[in-house]
Amino acid sequence: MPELPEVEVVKRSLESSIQNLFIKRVKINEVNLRYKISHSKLTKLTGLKIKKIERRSKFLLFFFNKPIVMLVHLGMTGKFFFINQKNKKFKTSFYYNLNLEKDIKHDRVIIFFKNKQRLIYNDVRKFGFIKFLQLSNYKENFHLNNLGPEPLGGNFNQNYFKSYINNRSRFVKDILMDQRFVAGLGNIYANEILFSSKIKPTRKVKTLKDNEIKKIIFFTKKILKNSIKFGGSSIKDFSSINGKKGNFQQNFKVYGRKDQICSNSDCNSYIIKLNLSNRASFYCPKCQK
DNA sequence: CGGGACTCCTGAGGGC
DNA sequence: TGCCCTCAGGAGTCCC
Repeated sequence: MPELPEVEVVKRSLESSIQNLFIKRVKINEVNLRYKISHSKLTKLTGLKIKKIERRSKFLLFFFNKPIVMLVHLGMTGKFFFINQKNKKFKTSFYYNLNLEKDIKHDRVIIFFKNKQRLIYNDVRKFGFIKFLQLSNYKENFHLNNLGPEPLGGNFNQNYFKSYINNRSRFVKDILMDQRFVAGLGNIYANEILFSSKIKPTRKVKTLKDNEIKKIIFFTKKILKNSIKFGGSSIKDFSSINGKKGNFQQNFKVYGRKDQICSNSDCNSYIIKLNLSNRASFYCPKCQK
């Protein structure tokens, strides 16, 4: 579900809510996520203080006052809920107030803090995961050590892009979604970036002209930043840790718009949907070359 | 190296 | 009400 902007929104709200809190107890309702949760490692969080939260690509990293790192990936439906209430029944009313009562059964892990607040990891499809790494070498973990540059960073630039695609014949959309090339884009934003750049998802990267690469880089940064500003995209069930939905989906220009008229005012074509590498791809046959 | 098919899992929505 | 099918913000593996 969540791509870079959504994970960034979660990271920022976690920072302002659970940073510096002490963990009192951890409850595991389901160990079988994408990878089996280590019960012993998770319960060792008891007594620790959360010192820092970082985002890398679509991963969240939690740092503590001990040399361990908790690595979390939200998969398609992973969510955190922060419950800022000491009343025992508040969890139920929190879900009910947000019309999420049917989601209660997908609470997989609950972290209770000493101040009686709690953080819930909720994940319908269980494609997310929670892993524990050593602080001294966590960057060498295979999830992290093959990642490309952050799309919003300076390393994602014209020179990098050109040298990477060097004569490769892959589809441009596939490469944008390849975390080894650039880390954090997913299906929605890859579609949106290519629409704004006026490039067809099926263009082979080696045919991209300099000015087209420039446009892709420009719109990648612009669209991601804009989405973060809007609180991310909530097409089905993404929400931040207070249950608040994002609003960037209102700004989608192609994603999910099959058979609808192109959003460029001077175009009267209809948006086409096709399957590329098993993922839905949307584009305007007239505007995107 | 690359493409394509398939996998994990659960729920929503459409057609009949 | 139910059944069956397809689809979903991800990403890993296996086979050719």
